[in-house]
Amino acid sequence: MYSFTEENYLKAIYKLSEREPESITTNAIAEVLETKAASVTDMIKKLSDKKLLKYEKYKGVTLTEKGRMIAVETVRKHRLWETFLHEKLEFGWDEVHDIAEQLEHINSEVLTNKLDDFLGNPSHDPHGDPIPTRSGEIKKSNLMLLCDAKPKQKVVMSGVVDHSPPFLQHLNKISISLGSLIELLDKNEYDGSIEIKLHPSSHLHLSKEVAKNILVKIR
Amino acid sequence: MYSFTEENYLKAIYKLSEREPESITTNAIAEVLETKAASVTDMIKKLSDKKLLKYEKYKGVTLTEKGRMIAVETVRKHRLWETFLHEKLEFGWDEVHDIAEQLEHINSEVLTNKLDDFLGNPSHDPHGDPIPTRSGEIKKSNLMLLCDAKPKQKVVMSGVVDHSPPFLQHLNKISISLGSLIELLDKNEYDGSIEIKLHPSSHLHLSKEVAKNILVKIR
DNA sequence: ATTTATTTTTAGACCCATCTAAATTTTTAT
DNA sequence: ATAAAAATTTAGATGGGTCTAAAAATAAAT
Repeated sequence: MYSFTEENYLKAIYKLSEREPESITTNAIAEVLETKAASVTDMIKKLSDKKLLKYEKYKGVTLTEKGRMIAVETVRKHRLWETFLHEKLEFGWDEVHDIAEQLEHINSEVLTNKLDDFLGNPSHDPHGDPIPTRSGEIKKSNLMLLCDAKPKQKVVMSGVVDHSPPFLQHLNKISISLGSLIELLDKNEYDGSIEIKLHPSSHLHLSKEVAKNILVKIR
Repeated sequence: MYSFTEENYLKAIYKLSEREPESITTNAIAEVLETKAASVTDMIKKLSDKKLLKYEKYKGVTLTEKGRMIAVETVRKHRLWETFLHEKLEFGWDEVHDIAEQLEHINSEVLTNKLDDFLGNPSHDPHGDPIPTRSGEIKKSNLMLLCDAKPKQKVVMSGVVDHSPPFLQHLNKISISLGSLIELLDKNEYDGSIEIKLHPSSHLHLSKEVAKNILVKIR
């Protein structure tokens, strides 16, 4: 139906618009897709012709409902495949992204739904990101950054901002994973670093760089 | 590494050469790939430049060792994914082919091997076709056509010649599946049709058209 | 408000895979 | 052995996606 490239553009634009609707510039799209601005302009025109987005020269783009649906469906497939790779094939959460980037373009609604059922209709992927439903709804998660938590607060590790393998591997190394119970002991004003308690016996020092990339749920 | 199209050409040429090395003509390739002879010539030149096959104008092609490896690897992935779809996602054997045609191009050796392990290293796919090993070996199965069996002979249904959904659905309808024990009762010289016993209580009449598309193992 | 810098778009080119129509080679038939 | 038929290849064109270099529009700075 739609090419890999078209789906990737729609997904990139969708993700940028989730973060901040003002940030969907030609250059921003080019950067996340690792391509050139000229190529982005070309493709945007094509997607506009197909009514997948609205485009005004020099003004920017917004996805149409149809375009948003395709993007969300692609995200859904990506996250379901990531879950499959992690839960069933025992890939680490730092290893699933690249393979899911390929699998997300497999075109079969019945496959996607059967995969969903096979996995037990998971609500979140291995990075804690919500998986859109069949009908394209996506739960808005009200998480906070660990660096914004207050001392004495007990929180549950529930997601990441940085999805890069190096960051995820760092979390592996310090034994923080989805679901970890974290108690904030102290915050250092000077550098923004924090002290946390993971388990009764394990106290940890986290740099601000790390703490601001961890999403937590208050409980 | 290699494009979908290149992999599809290599696979098509490989399959033709398995059947009969003489049958790898430009037109034959065009037919199985549902494209035009001119396109085949173009692609053959490209694959030849990449040393994936040997090509002499007007004389035909033969895969190089490298080309054969890519083809076999593609077949391996196709059959593993078909097995996954059938065994884990409960797709019928008549429904798996088209989706596997997409999945076979997913590029990750570790994924393929983990999938293989997850499925319990199956030796055959849902149609009874052998699954190549990691190292590219493929078991040559010595099956015979049901239409060539002799009266009184007991055989096990082990594969199909025709892989089309209509044929597979017909077998579903008459309750013949992989592993079915079949006893040949009688052969009709006139039209080549046969009488078989499936279960003590079920006698069946099969046209030659059906019998010549069923592969069986003698036991 | 005019100049400078940045962003975006256009123009023109390239590679991939495909096509049609025409030319060439091989095969078949008489 | 030569003509007719069939198969194969070439030539030239198209569409998808990308690029560089140059032009146009917008934003920022003084």
